[in-house]
Amino acid sequence: MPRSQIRSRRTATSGRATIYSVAERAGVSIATVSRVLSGAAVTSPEATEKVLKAARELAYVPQNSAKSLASRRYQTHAVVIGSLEGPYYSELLMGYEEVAARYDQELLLVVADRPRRNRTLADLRARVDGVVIAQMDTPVDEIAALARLIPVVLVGRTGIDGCDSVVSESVRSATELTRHLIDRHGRRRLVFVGDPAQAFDVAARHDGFRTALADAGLEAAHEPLVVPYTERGGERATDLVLALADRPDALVCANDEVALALTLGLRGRGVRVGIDIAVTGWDDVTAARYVSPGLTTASQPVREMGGRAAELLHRRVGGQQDPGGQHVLPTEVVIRQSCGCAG
Amino acid sequence: MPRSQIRSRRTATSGRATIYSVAERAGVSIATVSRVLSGAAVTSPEATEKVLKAARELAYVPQNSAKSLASRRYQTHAVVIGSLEGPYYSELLMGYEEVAARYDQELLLVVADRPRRNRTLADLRARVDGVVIAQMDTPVDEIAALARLIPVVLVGRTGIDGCDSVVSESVRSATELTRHLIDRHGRRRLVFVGDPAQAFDVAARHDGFRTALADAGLEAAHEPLVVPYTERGGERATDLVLALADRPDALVCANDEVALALTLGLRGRGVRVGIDIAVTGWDDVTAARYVSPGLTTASQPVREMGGRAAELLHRRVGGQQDPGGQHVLPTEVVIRQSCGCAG
DNA sequence: CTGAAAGCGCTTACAG
DNA sequence: CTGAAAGCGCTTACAG
Repeated sequence: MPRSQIRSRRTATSGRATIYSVAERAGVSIATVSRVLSGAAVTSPEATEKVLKAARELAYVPQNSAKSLASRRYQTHAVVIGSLEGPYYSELLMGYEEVAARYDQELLLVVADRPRRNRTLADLRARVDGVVIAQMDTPVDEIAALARLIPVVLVGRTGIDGCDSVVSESVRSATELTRHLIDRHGRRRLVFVGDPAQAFDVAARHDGFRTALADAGLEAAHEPLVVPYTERGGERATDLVLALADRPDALVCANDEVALALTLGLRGRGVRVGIDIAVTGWDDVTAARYVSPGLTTASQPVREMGGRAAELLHRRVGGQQDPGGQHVLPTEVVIRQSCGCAG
Repeated sequence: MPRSQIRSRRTATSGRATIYSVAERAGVSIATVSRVLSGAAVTSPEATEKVLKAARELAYVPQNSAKSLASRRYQTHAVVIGSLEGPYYSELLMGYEEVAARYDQELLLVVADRPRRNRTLADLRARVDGVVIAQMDTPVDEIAALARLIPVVLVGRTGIDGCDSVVSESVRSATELTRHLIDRHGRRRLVFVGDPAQAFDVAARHDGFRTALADAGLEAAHEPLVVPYTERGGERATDLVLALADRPDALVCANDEVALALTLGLRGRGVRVGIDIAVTGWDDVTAARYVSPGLTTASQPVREMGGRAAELLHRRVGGQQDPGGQHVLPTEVVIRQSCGCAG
């Protein structure tokens, strides 16, 4: 059976328009239809017009799977995140999406730590053109393996061969924040709240904390207080803090969630935050502006980080083969009242 | 040239394993490989083992595009959202993703109002198996058109032919909230803050507000105050409220953002929220717990709504052809102090 | 239970 | 600028 006949039979049965039905209606070959619609090559004005008209009349939409199979491109990036808790990942996704849309890239949202039926990160290579990993817990070797297969951009972490990465400056800002407590507010018994061993970024904040202490000839009043970053964790942290023999006069928290919960917990126990004890956070979540006292914290340019990641990934997918670079965006220390500053 | 020869040549040049290389290594046909790997048909233990071994050794991952093209299924749903501002969409996505993962469905995140190069909603039919629309502004006819092509589930809105929808109860809760202000706190000059004409859900909240007023034989002290749901909008709302000849004694806000900003604005002008004037919100965002006074508001089961949407869409994609139904999940009124209740 | 082969609907050298 | 045709890498009747 000649091909054309096969095709007409198919077209007749199939509900939707295909490139064949468009070609037939326009009186051109499917190659011309493809060229007109994808803009991949120059086509005559007449052909262009006929194809456009036929496509419109048939409400033709190219089948994505066929397109990808033939072109070997997915026009899609995966963004791997840890969770959507809190404003961090939302902001990141917004920044990412805005830029990706400019490049007509679709966004496949992958929530890590939720392994699908025998699926691994590496499987994404048969699904998307590139991957952004914005999750802290993904094992290095798993990422490295993926990066050998397709372009990978890291957000919020760094140090994996062949990957570009986008991070916000941490150590210096954490030093600045801590120094503010020491120099400006005369705090001497400082304690870090959070687990430096758990995540890259927390480790960096802790480093900055220690640097400021060292510069001032101080030592931490206690080892880092490790609690879950939840309200219950805040309760627990409150207990821990109040149970310390030599009560700290400043708590530098790994993020706003802990700082906020701690603020509530201390307030409930009659401890005046900003006066009896200084508290700082990290991230500048919405609630940081609404608590009393307002939370002193550090603000990462999360949305810009997302946009930058999209930019970098797009470039890599486009074929740029430069070795992975690290892009550091500036963090801003936001002084409110929980450090002791006046409202 | 015989097919097998063509194939071996390809396999030789191609970097990645294909179903052909796996078949060759396992000593079976590609059909058997497909059957073993997809689990679509029973295969002998021997064949199964050989295929699994070969696939493992070659680190074979089926090409998604080829799979979709041949099977006519994408194993992917699109979730169309308006923005990622605030916790609403994040929660929704989390709930959605959790359930979708159980069904091994991928999630394509589409931010509406960001039309890609000549792309419309209807184009999604050539990209995914089904669509969840969780955006208020998408025109009804555009959605209806899409729903004629592929399964569509609505979240937060309803009333489109052939679509299932998931909403949270609004009118009754809004009535309850308003009645609380009237009956419990003796408020008489109530004003709604927000634009009922802008969105379905806000309209429903306004309906509940009016019902409570009518039940009490009252009228709104003023028409709805329409301001942007931002902090600037809160400033503006503050001005509007204070400028009213007969100052309201209660403000029922369309959402927490406005209520929060308004609380800050009023406080800044020396008005005691909860005493001089009652303020309520809607959504129960994180900051609602942290402001002083704590914000009285209503909490939607957003995560559950997302999960339910995933469930419904999966069922529809699976072929269930029942007429679109409406699923209403319960909303909870959360009493804090901004209504006048004691902390 | 298995294989040969057609078909899914595009893109893209290749030749003209 | 255009067309014929091969190829992308799978799934799935069909026959055995």
